[in-house]
Amino acid sequence: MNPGMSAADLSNSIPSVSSSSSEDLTEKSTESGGKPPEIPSKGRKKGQKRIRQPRFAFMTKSEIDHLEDGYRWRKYGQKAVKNSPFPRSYYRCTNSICTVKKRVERSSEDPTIVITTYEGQHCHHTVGFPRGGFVNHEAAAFAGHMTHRIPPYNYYHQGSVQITQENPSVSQCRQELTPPAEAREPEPCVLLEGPELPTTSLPTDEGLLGDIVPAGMRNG
DNA sequence: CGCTTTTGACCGGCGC
DNA sequence: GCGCCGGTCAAAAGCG
Repeated sequence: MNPGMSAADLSNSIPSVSSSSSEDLTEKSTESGGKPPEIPSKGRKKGQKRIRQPRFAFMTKSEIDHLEDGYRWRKYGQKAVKNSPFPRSYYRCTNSICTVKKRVERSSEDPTIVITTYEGQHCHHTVGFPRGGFVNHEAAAFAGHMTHRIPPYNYYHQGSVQITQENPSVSQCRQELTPPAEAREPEPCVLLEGPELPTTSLPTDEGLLGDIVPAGMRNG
């Protein structure tokens, strides 16, 4: 990745959609990995084509890195990334049949902001309320969109935005993410990273949602 | 005892 | 062609 992932850039990237550069990383990640060549049949296939998984990222104002979203995640890696003093954590759904992955990193500018990137779609139900019972409802909502139709109760009118945070004052999140002295526009807290997303204009809720959730799934 | 987390090493892709 | 970087795996350790 490059100097395009910093929080400062993040703010800029949010309104529009993430570029394809970061997307490539995800793609390759689906198969690449450090494993002895002597054990090719461990799950990674060299010749296998990288499958483009729908991805979306959203920011959460929270002190907790790993927000509950109704699913159980197992951490499988952690890496220090450039342009950020905070390490990035990699999680995978504990459900063996589910290939959803999640990346969690803190904003280098606002340590209180956690950037969560989901990749893939859940193919199973949530597990309920694991660990203490606190569930990040917005995250759960997003996660829920993956498999079920749930009321978009927390969506912004821009249709592309969803903000997640523990505090009820959602608008605050926007302010937090808005550069103090920069061109301030209504900036969504959600990044959608898909194979082909419109870059010239903000996608509609249909467009964005469509990238996240199959039409058949979300249609009520 | 089983599951989760931690940590280091390795691989592949991309940029220069 | 080389180096950098991100992403993943696997073994070991820790915890419930």
